Amino acid sequence: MAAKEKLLRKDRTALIKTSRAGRPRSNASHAAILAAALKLLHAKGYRAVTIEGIAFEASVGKQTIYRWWRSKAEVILEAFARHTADRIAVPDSGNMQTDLEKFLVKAFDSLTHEAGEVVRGLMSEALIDPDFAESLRTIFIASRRRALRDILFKGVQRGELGSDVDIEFVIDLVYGAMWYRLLNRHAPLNHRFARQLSELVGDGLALSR
Amino acid sequence: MAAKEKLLRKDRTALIKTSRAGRPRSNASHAAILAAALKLLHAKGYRAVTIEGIAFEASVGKQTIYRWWRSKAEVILEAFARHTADRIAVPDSGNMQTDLEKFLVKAFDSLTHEAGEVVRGLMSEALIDPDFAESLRTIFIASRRRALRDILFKGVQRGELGSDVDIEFVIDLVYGAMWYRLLNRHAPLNHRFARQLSELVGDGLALSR
Amino acid sequence: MAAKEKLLRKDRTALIKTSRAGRPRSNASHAAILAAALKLLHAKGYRAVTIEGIAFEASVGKQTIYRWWRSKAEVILEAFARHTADRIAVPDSGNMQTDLEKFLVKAFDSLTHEAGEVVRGLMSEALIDPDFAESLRTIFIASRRRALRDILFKGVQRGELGSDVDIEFVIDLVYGAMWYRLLNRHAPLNHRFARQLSELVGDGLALSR
Amino acid sequence: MAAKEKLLRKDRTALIKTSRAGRPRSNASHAAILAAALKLLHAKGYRAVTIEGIAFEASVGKQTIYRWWRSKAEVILEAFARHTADRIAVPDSGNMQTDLEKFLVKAFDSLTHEAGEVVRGLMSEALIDPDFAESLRTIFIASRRRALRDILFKGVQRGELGSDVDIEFVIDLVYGAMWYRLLNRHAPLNHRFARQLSELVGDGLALSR
DNA sequence: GACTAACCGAGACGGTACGTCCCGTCTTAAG
DNA sequence: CTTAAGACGGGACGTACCGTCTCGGTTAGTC
Repeated sequence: MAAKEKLLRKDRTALIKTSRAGRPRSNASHAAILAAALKLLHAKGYRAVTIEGIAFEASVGKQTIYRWWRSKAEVILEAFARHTADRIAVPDSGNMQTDLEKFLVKAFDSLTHEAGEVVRGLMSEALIDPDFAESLRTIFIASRRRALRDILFKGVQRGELGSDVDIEFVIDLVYGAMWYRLLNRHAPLNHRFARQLSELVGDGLALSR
Repeated sequence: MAAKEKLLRKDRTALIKTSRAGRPRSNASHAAILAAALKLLHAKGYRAVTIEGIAFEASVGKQTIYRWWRSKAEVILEAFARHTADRIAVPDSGNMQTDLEKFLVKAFDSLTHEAGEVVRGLMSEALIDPDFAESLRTIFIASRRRALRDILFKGVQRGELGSDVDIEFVIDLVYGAMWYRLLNRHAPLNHRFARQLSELVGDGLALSR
Repeated sequence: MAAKEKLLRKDRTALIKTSRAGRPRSNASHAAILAAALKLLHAKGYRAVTIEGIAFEASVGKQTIYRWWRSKAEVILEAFARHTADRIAVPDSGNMQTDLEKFLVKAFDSLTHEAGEVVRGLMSEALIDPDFAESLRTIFIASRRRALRDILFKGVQRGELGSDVDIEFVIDLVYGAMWYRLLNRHAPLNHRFARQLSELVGDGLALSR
Repeated sequence: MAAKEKLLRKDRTALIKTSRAGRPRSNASHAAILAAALKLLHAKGYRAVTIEGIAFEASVGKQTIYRWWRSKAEVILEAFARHTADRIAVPDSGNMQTDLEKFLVKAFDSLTHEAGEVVRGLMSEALIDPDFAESLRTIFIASRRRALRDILFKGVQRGELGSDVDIEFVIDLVYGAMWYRLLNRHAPLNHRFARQLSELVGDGLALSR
């Protein structure tokens, strides 16, 4: 992680290890901020959410937000991540291609019907803010890659995928295609697309090299 | 295109067809604005460029910018597009895989060494501004897809790619992977990646379906 | 006047002499700001007036205030000065002591019943802000001294005051006593005090030296 | 004294008379706070001193300051008063005018070279805070008036000043003139001014009435 | 050759949100 | 019960830009 002149409180306390002095962080405020962020996100869309708006909605001082998060994107990311934490279930039917298709259908569905705008907003921020880009990579991107990696790895173990296949490359292919359509909106993230990607991985790459 | 209450001058004059009386658009100002945008882009990065900054740098009234462009992103897109217009050359060696690899290597190189930050900035804007998203799609994305489509289409004609292959899907795969790495920066856009993608298209998909 | 890195617009335009470019200053906004300042002053007292409050009350952007004034004190000073411009009438009965007493009674009355709190507020600001202190001296203090000087000077001409009397010192004495009671509030600014001061100047100093 | 809903600890303990159980007030903290206040006063000027700054500088909790003082002005007043407690010596040469001049020269000197800014700062606060105004009057103003009153009273006893002279009025005159110059800075508090005031009191008023 | 219309530079305008400072209060654990 | 520490809700600050507006002035084509 890059060195920061001005650490957030949570980073400072993490460093100092046992910082017990002073009034402890308010869980109520923490929760209220995340709830307010989600509410505003729903009500007005990513773009219209502001730190000031969140603070007002959560009946919280702006400083309390700035104490614990670096930007509105970080707040929204945490709110969104909590809200969807348990949703990245990895199916396990015994067949890689089936699992992959199921997994993608579910992801596409979520992105199409609810999460799409938020995810686009978060990515928008990451593209102009390197600090947040790292957060997004660590918290969001990495966990999705891990889920996909699980599916593919099981495929390798079962012999459905050649053991010489570059799994990270395959992940880039699949998620790349997904993000490309998510961001550009030139084509839908539908069932057909999920099937095409699953078949590519299941059939096309099975024989590769 | 979405209906707008307030058309830009270029749209209006395009509609009316024959330009009417009055002082004509200043080419000098037009050029100065694009030049200033590029200069600021280089000097301070996408995020720090503002309409006000461009106007000041170009010694131009803000209104003159708003008369001809909808946002700073549109200005930068035009400046950037002009600046790289002739760069999307499509190689034609007689072999699809070779052409594809060459094409990708060149694109990756440009994105890694110069254009990356600007392209990320433009995409950032497109993600929160539907109007600009359409501009980006029309002006930037579409032309790159066309170039790639040319290469693949020639491959089909030569029999290097099955005629039943879904070319648009292949384009999504290739550009998806590229953008995914460009945006997330979790892995480099290097020669190896170009080769992997070319081989996938050349070998792996040759037999598909 | 001390050199300033950041000149106010009025200072800049004064320097450049003929600055005609750009939208001219809005008289309506100017007047609305002063009116709002006075209104808030009345309604909530000096301390509770804020730039933000004035801007809101005047339906004006904060920047518009900062463009033309350095601080809320400057705004209030201008509003207050306009509001009381014609009030510093110099009586001319033909007798210095009578004139002086009348003049003081009127001033004391105003300070006791309306202006006192504002004047205390302005002085409070001047005491911690050298820039404003100069404004207050130039705009407020100087004009009151001039009025008193007029009265005393006429006294000298009529022979009611020795021509060797140090008029500036007498002004310091009279206004000093007045401010001292105004600021410390340890004794009232009443008719008796006005008479004591007038007698001092009329009798006591007539013979001095 | 005005009725307060929330008494300071020192007022409470004074009322209850016998201090109760629990950890006693820390003299070290008390001293550290006053020292820190003085240090910051010197280093950055009255305006830049804040409760938070004092607390940090003194390694003291903010609450500890609020427990014993009402505002930063009260802290600074106490620090300043202790620091200059023994300085208000009343000279006694046997001659009122000489004593007065000496007394004023010393006061002017102090105000010109060290205390001026602090005193202006304290007065600034008193002008917008009635509670502190009372403190300043009680602690600061009253003691200086007492000293001057001593000098004048001795003059009356010796016959140097008419017994019918309104001493409080004379005090207002002398201190008024001093404060007026101190606050407005339109003229210096120099030896000449001290002499003028002393002569006024010694000569001018001796004969008056 | 004047008229007229759209352009241009400059920059003021109302407004939104920013990120910071400091206020005075509160909530901990430690003494 | 005090203390150091520091989080809290809150108010205001002064700034950055937004997109719009209003000036004086410029530069064509049309009457």
